[in-house]
Formats: sequence, C-alpha cells, structure tokens
Amino acid sequence: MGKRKPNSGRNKIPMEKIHNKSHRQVTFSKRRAGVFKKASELCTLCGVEVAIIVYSPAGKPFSFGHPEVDSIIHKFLTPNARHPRTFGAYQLTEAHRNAKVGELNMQLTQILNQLEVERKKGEILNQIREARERQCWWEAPVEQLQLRELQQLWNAMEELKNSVAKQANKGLVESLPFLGEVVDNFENMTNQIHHGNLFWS
Amino acid sequence: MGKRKPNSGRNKIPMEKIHNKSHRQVTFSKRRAGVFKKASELCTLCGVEVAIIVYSPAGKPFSFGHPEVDSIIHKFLTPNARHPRTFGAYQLTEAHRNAKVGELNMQLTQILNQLEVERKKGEILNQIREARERQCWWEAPVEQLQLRELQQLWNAMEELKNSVAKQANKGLVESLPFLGEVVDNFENMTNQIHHGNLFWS
DNA sequence: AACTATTTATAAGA
DNA sequence: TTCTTATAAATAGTT
Repeated sequence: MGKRKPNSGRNKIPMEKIHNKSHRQVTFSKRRAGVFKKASELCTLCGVEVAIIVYSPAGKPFSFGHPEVDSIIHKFLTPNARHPRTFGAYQLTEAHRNAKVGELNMQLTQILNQLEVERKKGEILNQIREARERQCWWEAPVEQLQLRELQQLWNAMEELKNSVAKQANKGLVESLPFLGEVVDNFENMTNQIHHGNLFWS
Repeated sequence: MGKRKPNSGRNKIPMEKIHNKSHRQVTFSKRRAGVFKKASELCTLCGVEVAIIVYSPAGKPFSFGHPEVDSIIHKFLTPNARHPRTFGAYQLTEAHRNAKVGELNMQLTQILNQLEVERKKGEILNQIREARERQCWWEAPVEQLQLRELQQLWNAMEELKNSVAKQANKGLVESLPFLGEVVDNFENMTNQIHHGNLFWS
C-alpha cells in the first residue's frame, strides 16, 4: 500500500529579520547558495562580469566572482581604466565545438586541481585545529608553563612539524607560507627550551 | 469578458551564452533584477552585509550594496583589522579558504553544465552526420529526383524532423538555431511536394 | 510593460 | 548536515 508523505511544505515567510539564530543560519546558507547560483547563471547566459561579497551572521566573508572578485573590484574602484570586453557571434561548427570542449576540459582540470589543493589545505588546518583542541595551551604564554606542559608543547611541536614536513613532500608548502613561519617559530622555541633560555616556575 | 490567453509558457533554456543580442540584453535586465532582489532579501532576513558588482553586456556597471558597496569592499580588501589577536591570522586564513572553495565549486558547476551542453550538441551533430551518410542523395537537387527518391526524401525529412522535435523537448533548439532553419526548410519542401509545386521528370 | 505556463528556489520536516 | 516535498517565487516566451 502506498505511503502518504505528511510534509507540511513550504510556507511564505515574512520579509523581516529572522530572530531564531539557528534558523537564520540555515536560511543564510541556503539563500547565499541561491544568490551565488543565480549570479553564476547570469554570468554564463549573458557573458558578463559579476563579483559578490557576503559577510555571514558570524562575520565570515564569502565571495563569488567571475572571472575573479579582485579584478572586478579593481575595475569598479578605478573607473577610468576600461577593459576590453568579450564579443559574441561564434559559429556552431564542430571544430569550434571541439575547441570549446577542450577549453572547458582544461578549465575543469585546473579547477579540480585548485579544489584538490584547497582540500589538502583544509586537511592541514583541521590537523592544526584538532591539535589545538587537544592541548589548549596554544595561546598561553610560554613563560607561565609548567614543566609537564612544556614537554607537551615540545611533543606537539614535533608532531605538527612532522605533519608539515610530510605535506611539504607533496609540494604544498609553497601554498601555505604561514605554516613555514609556524615551523620556524617552533624551531626557535624548541631550541630555546633545549638551551634553557626559557624560564618557568 | 476576461478570457484566458493560451500562452505557450516558459521553456527551460540551456545554460550557455545567449547568442541573440537583444534576447541576451532582456535576460540580463530581468536576471540582474532577480539577483539584486535575492541579495536584498538575504540582507533583510539574515541581517548580513552584501555587495554586488555587475557589468552589463555593454560594459556598464551596476551595483547593489547593503549597507554600502564601498565599505564592504574596503572591509574585504583590508581584513586584518578585524582580528587583532594572534589566532586571528588562522581564522582569517580559514575564512578566506572557505570563500575560495565556494567560488571554485561554483565555477566547477558552471563548467560541468557547459560540458553537458556541449555533449548534447555533439549527440545532435552526430545524428545529423549519420543521417547524411545513410542517404547521400541529400544534397542532390530536388528537381532531378525520381518519384521513389522523393518518397525517400519525404521519409527522411520526417525522421529528422521528429529527431529534432525530440531534442526540442529537451530545451536544446535555442542552442542550435540552424536546426530551426533546417526544420522550416523541410516543412516548406514537404508542403510543396504535397501540393504538387515541385516538378520532377 | 504585462501576462502566464513552467521551471526553479526554498521552508519545513525527516 | 543532507534529503525530500509542498509551496512560493522567478522567469522565458508572448502579447
């Protein structure tokens, strides 16, 4: 026998600020995606340039840009400089179609590569976050640490350094210069610890 | 009397650049208004800041901003002031990374859509090519055809017309304007055959 | 610009 | 979070 779906479905919502925090966050995520998608379609259908900047309720920036946010912002801020524009009217020959497919495939490959890089960056950031959550001394002044805590610091630094070194072998260090600084700082700190230059009670 | 009008209604359009200039301009105006409205609702419902810059097909800039475009751009370009603490650099990095990933995902979706459009175009072109190869008299002058050949012509035209009509139901006719001409020519030719306007020996 | 058949977006709920 | 689905909103083609 057929099951009945008792969904209430969508209701119209008043056009005013949503007071429930989590509800507001959900709506923000959905509608931000919707706006970006509509903007993306506008770019594709009309061959125009669009840049969008959105700050989430938590103050995090999100951006959409075609071809890129920065170039469009620059163009917008310096109206004297005129950029050459695209022109339409291309034939639907097979040769052109094949060229188009090749071009799209190239872009696809590049974007997939960039996504992969971002994914790996995310993995590393997650590692840092997890390490931080396990040992919250991160932001405490080293001078106030106990011996045991300093030992933990050193272990964690070794762990992170190894992790970074492993990622470096995959050629990712160049895209994460701040990690290099972190590693350098750790090296200095551990050297100071080893040489007794740090004081603790 | 308020009689209902039998409008044909909206059709789905392929996600690719609109070739007809005036059509593209109309779509740009409509969809730009739509994007700005969606952005406005996002601001109202979620109490967030949004800035949008759009360049029309003619290169004219349009902008939407709440509270104002310039302040949001400035905040986006100089984000360091927001997080003075040490850990802020890390949060900033993650936020920008998320923004970048969203942008890349949007571009990825667009490119996949375009690839799908090109794939469908390829299917149709192959159908046309195969039909041509099966019946090579296609390009012979109609005036020189025998009765049997004219019957074949009529059958083949019907076949191709049905094929095109099937693709039209998938919303692809607009992306292949030349096919529309082909169909029209076929209609005219078949009508002439039916009315005996064509001469053959 | 207005209209409407359709497609698309999305609010709630699971 | 992701998926589903009923309903609201956007919009392509016409007039």
